[in-house]
Amino acid sequence: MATLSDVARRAGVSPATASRVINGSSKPVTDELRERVLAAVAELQYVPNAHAQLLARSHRSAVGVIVHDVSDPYFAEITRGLQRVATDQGRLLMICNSYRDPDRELEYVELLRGHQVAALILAGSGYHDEAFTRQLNEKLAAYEATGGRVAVIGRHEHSGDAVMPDNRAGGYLAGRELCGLGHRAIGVIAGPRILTTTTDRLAGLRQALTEQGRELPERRIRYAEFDRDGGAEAAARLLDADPELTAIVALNDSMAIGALATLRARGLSVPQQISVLGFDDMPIARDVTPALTTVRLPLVHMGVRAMSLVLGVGAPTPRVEVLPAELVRRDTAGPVPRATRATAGSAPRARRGDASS
Amino acid sequence: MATLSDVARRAGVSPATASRVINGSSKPVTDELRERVLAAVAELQYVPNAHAQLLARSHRSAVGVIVHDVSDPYFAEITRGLQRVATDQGRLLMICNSYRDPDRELEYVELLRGHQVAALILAGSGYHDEAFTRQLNEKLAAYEATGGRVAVIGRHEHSGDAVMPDNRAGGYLAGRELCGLGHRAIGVIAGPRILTTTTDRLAGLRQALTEQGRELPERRIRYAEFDRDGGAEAAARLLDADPELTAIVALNDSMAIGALATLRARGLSVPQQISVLGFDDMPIARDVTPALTTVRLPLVHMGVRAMSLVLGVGAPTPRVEVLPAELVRRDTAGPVPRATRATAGSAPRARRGDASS
DNA sequence: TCCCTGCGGGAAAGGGCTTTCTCTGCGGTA
DNA sequence: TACCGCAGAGAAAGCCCTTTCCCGCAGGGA
Repeated sequence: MATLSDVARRAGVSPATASRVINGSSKPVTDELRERVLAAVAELQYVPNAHAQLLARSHRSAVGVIVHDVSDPYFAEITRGLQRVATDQGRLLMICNSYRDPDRELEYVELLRGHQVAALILAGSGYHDEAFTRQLNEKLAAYEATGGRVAVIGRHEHSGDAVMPDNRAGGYLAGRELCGLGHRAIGVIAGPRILTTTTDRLAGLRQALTEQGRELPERRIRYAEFDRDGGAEAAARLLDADPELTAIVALNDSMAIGALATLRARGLSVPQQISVLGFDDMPIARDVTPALTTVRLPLVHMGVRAMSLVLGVGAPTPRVEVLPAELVRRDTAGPVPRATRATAGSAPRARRGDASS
Repeated sequence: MATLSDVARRAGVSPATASRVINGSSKPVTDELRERVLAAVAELQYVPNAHAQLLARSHRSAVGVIVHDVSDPYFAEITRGLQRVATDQGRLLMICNSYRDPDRELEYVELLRGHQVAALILAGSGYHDEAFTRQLNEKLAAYEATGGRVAVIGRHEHSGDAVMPDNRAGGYLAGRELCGLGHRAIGVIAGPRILTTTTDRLAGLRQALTEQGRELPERRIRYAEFDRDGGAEAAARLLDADPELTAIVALNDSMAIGALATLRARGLSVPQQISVLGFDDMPIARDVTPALTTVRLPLVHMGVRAMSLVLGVGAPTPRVEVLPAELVRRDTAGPVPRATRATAGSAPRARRGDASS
């Protein structure tokens, strides 16, 4: 690999001058020398060694991002928001997937710290795990002590800047909607127990049901992986245990789509026989059939806000921005069947707004 | 930030010794000193400066990856394959999104070269653009000249190692399937004209039709962005221009899903009134309703192979691996309607299996 | 007793770049 | 004519590590 001094030698100038030309330094260089340097760069196909550069100008610019999995639409959307702001500011993003492994998360904090990132953003649910949380906070504190900025998205266990989707309110919205439609036998497909997001959404849901004098017994909750297959399987277990269910809430859209697949396989029509609610409103939610009724989270905006916090001027007190959830009514949630399946047997029921007209 | 010499000073040893302890060097260090160093590391929360390390051991290990967009399922799957192999070998991946911007692609090659990656993988269609192709090849050649390894996925304009999904054969498969089902009026939703992938898939499709004595006039092709909205819009334009269509081939699944949305909005039933074929078989294809008939590409495997090529021993001659496409029959492609809409004039026609039966 | 060997440790030389500091030579002012 | 100031270039000091090379010392064999 050609180095700067190769270029300098070829151009017949000092490395200092070559560097100034290449980096467009403010220090003036005569056109003559500039030309020569540029020519040498082109001839040698010179590309500066990024590590040497980063080392020399101990000037942190990149931003580290730790997400559960970028290819999960939830994080893809958040990342889009992060990127947008970062690009505007000419920042490079280093994105790491923890795949929901706390240890890997810890490792990545170190890795990114080692890479001298100017800021660190952790996106995705926290864990109900005291020891881990303490360790993480220690690492983050150490990082912040050296001038690093930290923001988290959707996890409350950290003391610094945070962007919080209102998971609890979202759960509440879902619950209220189903109650309003008359549902009583509601099953829940929850994410992993250890995630705080699961707990929060569940808490909101439960609150809504309780307020309406209904309840959410543990036997109507299934905990599964936060993905399509987890949802499909959990729906099956839920239905096996409790065929009376008239509605299922999935705590994210991927799981809801899995549930839809299970229902279709079992010949249950949605929403005539059973209603389904998702959570997150990922882009695909509108394209499944029937289109998914879900709780929307402003995912892109969450990313935008987090990156803005972290790149903006540091506030004396940590800022917490809570972003609202919103119910998006589409076609998977309908009124509870007049006669529940238990009474009516297996006869198909009319579609909502169909049979009557 | 604490540095290695801070650690050394605190432990009362030389930086050399500290380095040896921290990196588990083969050179022996007494337990006593080792302990002291480790203690100092813990107390100072020391993390080595990655740039300094990378600079000092001029040992390239990371691998650079340029894709169009990781959050696009097509690339997400490929990336999964890349990651799998890379992780097994303890390699770090640097992934960059070009968002189908050739200039950005060029920039990223430089960037990654500057970051001293051991290898470079370019995934995603090439461009019909002589000037760009030449520039890219020059840059890649320069990189290879300094010992870098290069592999491309799905683009043929590079001379080195390549993994090629058989786009043409896939297009052929799609065409043959539709011919077999009796379709004649076939519309195509193609990706951007400038992409070689578009051309290849289209060529295969056209070949199949031609062999069956049918044809694919330009007026039945719409070029659009390779995403859901592009597909939705192109389907609308296609239908407006040619209401006789009995089948639509979308050149990727995202566009097919968009087309499905348009058809649903227009009250056309799939596959009774019109058939739809996708391409790629991304995971969501089985979850839309009706489930998408599509051409499967071994996306994960493509990633696995590319990374293996690039990390394996260099072959004297560039290796090109062609990976087969495969038709996946699901529910969006059916036989051509008995009476095509053409014969029946423009009066609204009954849905198949509806009014007539 | 002397020399050689090998072990454990430190000194120092890079690795490739940025940037401050220093130097030279020129034009302009008194 | 003498001096000052400044523009433009280079020398050199880092940035933070790794790794080679070297040194001192203890133990073992002759």
